[in-house]
Amino acid sequence: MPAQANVLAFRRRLLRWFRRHGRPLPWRATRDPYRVLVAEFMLQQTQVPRVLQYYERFLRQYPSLETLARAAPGTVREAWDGLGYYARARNLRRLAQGIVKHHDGQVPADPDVLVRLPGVGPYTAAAVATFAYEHRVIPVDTNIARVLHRAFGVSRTRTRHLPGRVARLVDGLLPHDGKTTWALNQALMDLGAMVCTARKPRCRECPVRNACMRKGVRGEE
DNA sequence: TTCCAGGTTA
DNA sequence: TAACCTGGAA
Repeated sequence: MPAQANVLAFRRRLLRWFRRHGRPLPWRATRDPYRVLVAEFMLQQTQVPRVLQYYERFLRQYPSLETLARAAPGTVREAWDGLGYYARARNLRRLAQGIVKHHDGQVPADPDVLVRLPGVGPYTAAAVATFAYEHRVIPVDTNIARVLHRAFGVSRTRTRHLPGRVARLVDGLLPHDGKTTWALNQALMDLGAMVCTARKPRCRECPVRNACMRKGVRGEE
């Protein structure tokens, strides 16, 4: 287990880097749970540049949970055309209907409730909880799993309930204030997408290389 | 031209 | 654990 001082240095450096280099994505300018939800659905299996071509247009067509819930399945599928994985479009519409019907039109904030909605797995549940509601949870997608694995040597597990070792690390890593937690999670995403990439990680330009377990590992610069 | 990445579901 | 899709890397 890494020393807590190391974990805190990692956090501080990552947040500082994020303030300067974080991507100004449209779904980061809002806390509207519906808009966050749409973004997270589109971002499942799909890279940011392509989602950018669809996100605003989709929201113009379906500006609210209610409009989406009332839409015909065919038109939603059309709005999704080109994004692939069309089950996501079907699930998103069903999810909107479910929330209107069973949750008083309010997107739940609790990951354990979110995960029961169609198309919402452990990742999306945590993403909505933290990116819309600033909850102190970590949305472990493959990027974040890879970053934590490389930096701290924890397993790459992607289950809803993290194994104890990972849970303790994450607890030490997450700030106690919601806004900073939000920023740290976004920062971890950007680090995984821009620096700590699956292939050819850019270790030389990594803001947390000094706090990383793998500094100097062969094949990673 | 083949290979890889990427959440959720069945 | 395979299937779902597509763009981009190798």
